[in-house]
Amino acid sequence: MPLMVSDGIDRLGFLIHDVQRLMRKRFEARASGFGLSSAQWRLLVRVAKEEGVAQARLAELLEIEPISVSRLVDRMEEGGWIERRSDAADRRVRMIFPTAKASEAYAKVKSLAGEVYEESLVGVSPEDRRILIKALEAIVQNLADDETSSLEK
Amino acid sequence: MPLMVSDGIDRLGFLIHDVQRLMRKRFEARASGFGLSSAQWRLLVRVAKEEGVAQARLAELLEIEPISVSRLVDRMEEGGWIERRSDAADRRVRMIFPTAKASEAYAKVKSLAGEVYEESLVGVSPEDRRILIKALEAIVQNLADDETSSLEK
DNA sequence: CATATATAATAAGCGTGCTTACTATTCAAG
DNA sequence: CTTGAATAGTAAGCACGCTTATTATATATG
Repeated sequence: MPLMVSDGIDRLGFLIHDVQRLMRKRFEARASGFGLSSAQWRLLVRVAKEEGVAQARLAELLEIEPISVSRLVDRMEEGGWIERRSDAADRRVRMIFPTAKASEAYAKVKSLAGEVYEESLVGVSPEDRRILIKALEAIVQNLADDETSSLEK
Repeated sequence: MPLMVSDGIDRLGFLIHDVQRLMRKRFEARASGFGLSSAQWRLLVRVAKEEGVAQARLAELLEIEPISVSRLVDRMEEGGWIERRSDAADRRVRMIFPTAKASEAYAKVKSLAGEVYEESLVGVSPEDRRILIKALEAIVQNLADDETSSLEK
């Protein structure tokens, strides 16, 4: 049991924050020709896998609030990436479909993302990459498990 | 050489994004009693280490734009966390100092951050933690090295 | 059927990042 | 000293997340 955290754990939050910021920045610089932000790209990936998905379901999948999906979808519709269609069976629902433009760009943007990942991992061994991914998955698990767990309640 | 990325590398961006979001969320839930956001906490850490630092220097340290510092400092000043003082030697400069309130809260908030890190790393071995930190540092290095490096220029 | 509750989407307004453009001040060159 | 470039900070307006509140539609209950 370490009394003192002399490793880098005390900087974990800062590191994660920096990595996220830098990766997003580089992805967006690379994908700027397409005019897709990283948030829009995340949404598009979901829509491509499940065409016609409802906004509420997208909010669940992306783990963001429905209103955030609403406004993201607004801008993506303006940008010509997706299309809202009404659901005849439930008129509350807007089904989201990728446009032809989105389908065409999909593979190219995906490979851009892959490039950014590779560039970021230069010098990290395959074994360490495996451990990195495993550790990140564990963190997501730990923090998602009981989001409501608090000291007070 | 893998033709197919069957490990999790292709999800690296999504994972990092999720981890950052969940850690920020949990930190802010925990620190909500103090009324400090994670961005404000990051700034406060720098100011505590270097009292009287200029806003332009904070922008460098935090790697955000000067205007972002300006508005963050606005809200932190309103919240009573920091104080702007003019530099007699250079009247363009605003020197930033922590208030007594900030100095009092510092240790407590720092330990809150530590708690969040520990909770997020439950089940990750010391060796894997070390590799995680090392890998994240490598990523920051790789992406920061040549931010201007592009395929076109 | 009528009413109450739940759900899908949106509106309004805020925090934190950005880009672009501006003011005030300092410093360097002539 | 005067002119011009550089630097510190801010303003305005946008993207994307949030909370809280509202509207429209579905569903469950009396």
